[in-house]
Amino acid sequence: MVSKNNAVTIQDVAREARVSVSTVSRVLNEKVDVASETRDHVLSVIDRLGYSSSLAARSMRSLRKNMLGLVVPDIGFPYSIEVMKGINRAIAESPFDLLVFTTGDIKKTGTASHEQHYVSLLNNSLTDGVIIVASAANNFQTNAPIVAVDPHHVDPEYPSVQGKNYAGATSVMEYLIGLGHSRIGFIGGRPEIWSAVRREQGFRDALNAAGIPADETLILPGDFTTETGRVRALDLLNRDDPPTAIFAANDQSALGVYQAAEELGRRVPEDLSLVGYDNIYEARFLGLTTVDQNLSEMGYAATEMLIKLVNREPVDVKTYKIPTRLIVRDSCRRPQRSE
Amino acid sequence: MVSKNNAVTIQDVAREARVSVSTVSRVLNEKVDVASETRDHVLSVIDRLGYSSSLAARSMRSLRKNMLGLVVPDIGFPYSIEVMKGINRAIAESPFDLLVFTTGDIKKTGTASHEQHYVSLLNNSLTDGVIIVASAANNFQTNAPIVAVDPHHVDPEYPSVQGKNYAGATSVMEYLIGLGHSRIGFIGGRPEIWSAVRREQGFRDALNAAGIPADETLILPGDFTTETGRVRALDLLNRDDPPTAIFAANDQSALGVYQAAEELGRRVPEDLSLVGYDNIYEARFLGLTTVDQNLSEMGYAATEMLIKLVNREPVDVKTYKIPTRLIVRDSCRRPQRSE
DNA sequence: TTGAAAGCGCTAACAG
DNA sequence: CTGTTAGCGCTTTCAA
Repeated sequence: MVSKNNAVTIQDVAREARVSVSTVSRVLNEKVDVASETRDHVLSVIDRLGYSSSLAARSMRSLRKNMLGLVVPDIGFPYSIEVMKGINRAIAESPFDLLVFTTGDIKKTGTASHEQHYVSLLNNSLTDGVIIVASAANNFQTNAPIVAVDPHHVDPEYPSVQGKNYAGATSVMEYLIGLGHSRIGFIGGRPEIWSAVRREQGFRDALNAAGIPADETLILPGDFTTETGRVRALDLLNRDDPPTAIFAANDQSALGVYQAAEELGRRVPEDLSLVGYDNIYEARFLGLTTVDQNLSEMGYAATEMLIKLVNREPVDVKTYKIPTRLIVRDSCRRPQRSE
Repeated sequence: MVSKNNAVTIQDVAREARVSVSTVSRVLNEKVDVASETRDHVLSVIDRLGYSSSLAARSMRSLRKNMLGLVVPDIGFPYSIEVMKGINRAIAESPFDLLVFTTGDIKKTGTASHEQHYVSLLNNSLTDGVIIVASAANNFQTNAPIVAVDPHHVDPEYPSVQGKNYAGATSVMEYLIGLGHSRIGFIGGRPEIWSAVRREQGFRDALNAAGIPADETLILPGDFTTETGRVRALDLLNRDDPPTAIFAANDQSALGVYQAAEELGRRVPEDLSLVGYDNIYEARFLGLTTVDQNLSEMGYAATEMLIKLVNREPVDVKTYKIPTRLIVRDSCRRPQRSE
């Protein structure tokens, strides 16, 4: 389909400058052993011809590429964006460039194999290492370093950066219980994802520690989406004895709870206290009390870690835990109804 | 730094499978002229060895790469995200993969040369064509097709997809004026960006058409950021005779106006009508009346256009205009104060 | 300080 | 149906 690629190559530059390709290559790579006049001349030819080297050819030949890869599920997802902000920052401070691969729709099937596909693609050629976000796979076949941000599994075989989900969840509960709530609803995340499991454990244990028996009918499964959050909240709020507070396993579903409350004419926080998890943009915007697990920081830390690995420097730990912080905003009150 | 790359190559597979590399290549590329037993055998070896082909080597050899490149300013920017959603959708419907390059911080200097750098990088090797978002450059030195989404300049030398900024702005103004507003503030965008210029023109002409003399003190320069929007709005709202409505040149700055109003204890829309431009997530969330220039659609259209160009199919126009639509939400009222 | 030559991993003729 | 051969554009020895 596509006609001959007529890009100007290193050969063209060499011919035009009346030097050999190796000399041009030396100039390009800023080697010291080139006479400065030769260099200036070559440079001027490069400029005149508008030459720029082929990434493919370069990557193929040289071991070090100064390029990091990033594989993210859905690039338009608020969660991904938060993580990428941190990665971007770390990249900006480093000599590396970043190449992003997106697997597209987050709900697409075959995520794990997709991931392996992209990891291989980047790893075997273009990049010195790759960061993979919210990975579903437990291990990767790869020859270059890889660091995962918030992987689905507990203890993956590759190095990773994770949040403290259990601690985050208990901090939420202590806050809610301290406010006087005892009927607290929980809308969970996807059960195959470890962070979701840990958040539910934190929820349960905190109730337990406070001597409040868990009401199983108040604990609903979810999937981290706004829509499911909305549906579950509708269930919870339509009861005769609705909870006075709801803890949603992430901000996306908390957003759904918010919508549901609005639909039913309930107000947050007057009629319902609400807490989310992740501190994504929308949560800040909405004034949602939420756990900041510092996704951006996780991205930053992962990038730093990967760069160390690429440089063959030692890294302290295989699993790096980022502390969690409860961000109190105006979405919670003392419960109004007496119980 | 990095030790020898010990990835398994097509050679290893060939040796192990006791066939030639070309046979392996044929299997990989699903050519028909391979005996099915040979194919199965090769496939099994590929699987066993965990082979995956090198993107770099492949791109270098073959003309058609089935890969599109995307160069975006700041990947974490809501604007970019909207555009990428559309691109993602188009990619999903196509046989192409997407490789994203981010130039990092949007405020970084040397944007135009950066852009050229990335365009060359992708163009000369990895991709069949590239999409560039919000390009500052007026032309690119490139040998593969390029399509721009919402370029800074009016009439760039490359094909592009643009919004109808003038029409968008006048529709806002007709709405506001129809509501009864006559003291309308305007917070502009970056003056070197054509869309910002057109929005201001639309603002002015609409006032004019309604027989309302433009009050220059109500027309403030901006830069499309929330912070500047906030500062300008503070100026406007602290006046003795504040405007009854503000039209911000984009949603980011409208968000700033919102913040400013909050700080001053003014409510939107009770005390101040507010309109933005772009229909990003936050605007929807906030219930902001805004112009939908359908950024996502622009991304989609650009991708379609690029694919046609890559396939050497004819495209209708060099500049493709996406119509604009005013989205009325609850951020506007009739003016309360009589004037 | 420079050039010649080898080869990275792959695809695409061309023979057989 | 399969193997041989010739590069793609580049970096990197090795010699000069």
